[in-house]
Amino acid sequence: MPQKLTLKKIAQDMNVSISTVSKALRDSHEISVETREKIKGYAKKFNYKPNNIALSLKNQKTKKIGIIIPEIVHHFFATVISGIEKVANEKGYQVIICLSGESFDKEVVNMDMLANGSIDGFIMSLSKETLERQDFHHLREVLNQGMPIVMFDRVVDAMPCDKVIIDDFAAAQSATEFLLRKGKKKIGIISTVDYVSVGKLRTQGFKEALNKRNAHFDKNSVLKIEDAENCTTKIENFLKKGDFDGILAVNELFAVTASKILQKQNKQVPEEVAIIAFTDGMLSKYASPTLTTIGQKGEDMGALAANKLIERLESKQDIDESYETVIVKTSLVERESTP
Amino acid sequence: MPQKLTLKKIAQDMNVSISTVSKALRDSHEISVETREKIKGYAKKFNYKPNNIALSLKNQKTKKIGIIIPEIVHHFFATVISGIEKVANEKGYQVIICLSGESFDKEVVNMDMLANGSIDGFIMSLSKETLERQDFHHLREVLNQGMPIVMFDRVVDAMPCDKVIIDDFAAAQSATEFLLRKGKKKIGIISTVDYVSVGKLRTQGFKEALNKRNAHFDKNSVLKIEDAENCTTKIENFLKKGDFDGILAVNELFAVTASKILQKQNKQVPEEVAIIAFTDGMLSKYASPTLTTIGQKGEDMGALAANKLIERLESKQDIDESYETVIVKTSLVERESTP
DNA sequence: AGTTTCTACGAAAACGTTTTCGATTTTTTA
DNA sequence: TAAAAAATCGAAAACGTTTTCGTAGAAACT
Repeated sequence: MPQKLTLKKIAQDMNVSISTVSKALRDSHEISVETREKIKGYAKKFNYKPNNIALSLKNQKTKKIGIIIPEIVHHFFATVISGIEKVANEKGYQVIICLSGESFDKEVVNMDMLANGSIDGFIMSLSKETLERQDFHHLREVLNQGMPIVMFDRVVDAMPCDKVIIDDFAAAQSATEFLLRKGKKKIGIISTVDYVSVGKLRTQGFKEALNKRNAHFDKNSVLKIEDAENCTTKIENFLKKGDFDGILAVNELFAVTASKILQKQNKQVPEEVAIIAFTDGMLSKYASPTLTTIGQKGEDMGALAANKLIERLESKQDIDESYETVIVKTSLVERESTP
Repeated sequence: MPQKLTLKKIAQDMNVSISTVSKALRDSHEISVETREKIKGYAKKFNYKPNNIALSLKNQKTKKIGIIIPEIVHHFFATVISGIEKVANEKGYQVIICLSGESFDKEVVNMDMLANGSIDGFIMSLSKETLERQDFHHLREVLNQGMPIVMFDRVVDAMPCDKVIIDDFAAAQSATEFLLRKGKKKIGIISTVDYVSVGKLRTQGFKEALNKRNAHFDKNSVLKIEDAENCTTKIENFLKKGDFDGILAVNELFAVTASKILQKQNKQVPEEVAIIAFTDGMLSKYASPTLTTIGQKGEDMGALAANKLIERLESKQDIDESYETVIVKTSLVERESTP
């Protein structure tokens, strides 16, 4: 019922002009101390707060960051958002989140909506479908408008923008080497289809480690899973055929599924088969046995991405066209699933 | 480099007035078919999209929903957001997410920021600190401004707004009864401190079930945990002293922690001790043994909340002051942790 | 006393829309 | 052919700010 207070209403109530009110509230010396105090008192009393939309229109900046990710019910992405939100909030920004649901079309639509004035810049991780199609026109359009983008995790190298990633190749390689050092001879990897860049890179790192050590490797050492929903039987067959003593999984879910299957087959984890998973989330911490993981530092990635974006937003326009790719160090969190 | 296209620029380029351009693009009959087509062609060619901020200011509505929750790295909240986002998106709304981090001050600040024009309405779950203080002035302020709020999960009954909750009392009661029917005699509950309303209600439901059956109950049957971080030793002591054959936990984390401790003590789950947890998330699905849970239907709650809010936003102002509390049915998901 | 400098405020433009109203021209009708 | 009606467009207000500029009166100079 009490209408939102505006400068205009204050001006009417106090018999001054709108400009006077505005200046008084911003402590301009153009206004006498007397009227300044009077107006500020009135504003405080009735809890005046400037309208954000009007400010956005005036200033041509919204102080909002658009986030587009495939899913939110996913520990890694949730941690990234948490990291973004934290630094964004500290610097006076708010985050608008849109989910692509791994769909190209939704990604495009959401981006279009946000790009029309709602936000100052993007932080995003691409949908699987986008990666599959290799269609990035929506990114290019936004960038051409002069709106900055920071990509993380699922990035595309060719884009002229900042990126925050982990070194998937190196992480997979060193995790594999870790297993080899522990005496494992026949290691398998449970990965995703190749168009998901992280899946591909992790598989390559895995191969590299094996090659360096002249360890056993053939195409049967690699399982590529399309949809995570019904991965159980695929993993089961893979494990049965392979008879591995070490498993590297590109996410927690594959790892814990494998672990359960192995235990059902009466194989001891980690004595007979060791397991390492990418992503250090809830599952790994509470599975039985607990899983050794490669921590992706989602919070850090989010924080870095937000800092990068805000830095670019607040620098005097894009004089500096040199884009940066930050590589976040992973860390091996040793738990029970490795000896 | 190519400045964002506006009505004004189109008008200049085509030597007509701004109003003509606006009308032409909206297919007004006031404009001749000829000029209409010409302008629309031009707009399409250079990919004109109206500026959202300007529209928001003009229409006095932003088509954005503000979400304030304690945490996002939390499966339940993530599912709720997912549910909200889905229906919001369908109806042309976007979501702005702010995290309180269980802090009263952050909740207040974030709400203030969003309430000043950035959004049309709120969907929120209160922080622990807010519940502890019982200070709801920020909610009242927003409601007094005529901005609708829909609360979920952690709600406060007295607030004049719509709410979406699960019947925590009934759910805890029926889960307890389930355990009793399975022949369990001495059941304990691992809950949270009382100011978290859901913890309190669930404990009450638990007591009610025991009372009805004249089952064993004393104050040692209840463990109230303040912070989830170091709950392990507390749970360990609780289990040791209690010697239970059934456990009801108010969240997955407590349940899986209890399960692990029990197994370390060589107690068979579910044969010797059965376990039921609130929240049907990842942990329960992949723990060993898998956990029987009370599904909170986070997605449903989010979808219902969003529908309620949008409905109220789009009704001709708040003629209808009768607020509704939707109770979402829980479902018992039986898994291995109960016989 | 006349000129200049301050002081304190208001008018108006700008941000990008939509919409109401008025104005001009063309077409229709009597 | 004059009047009425329709067609087509532009001006301007409005949303709520901030900021530049102008201006009136008072104070301070010469």
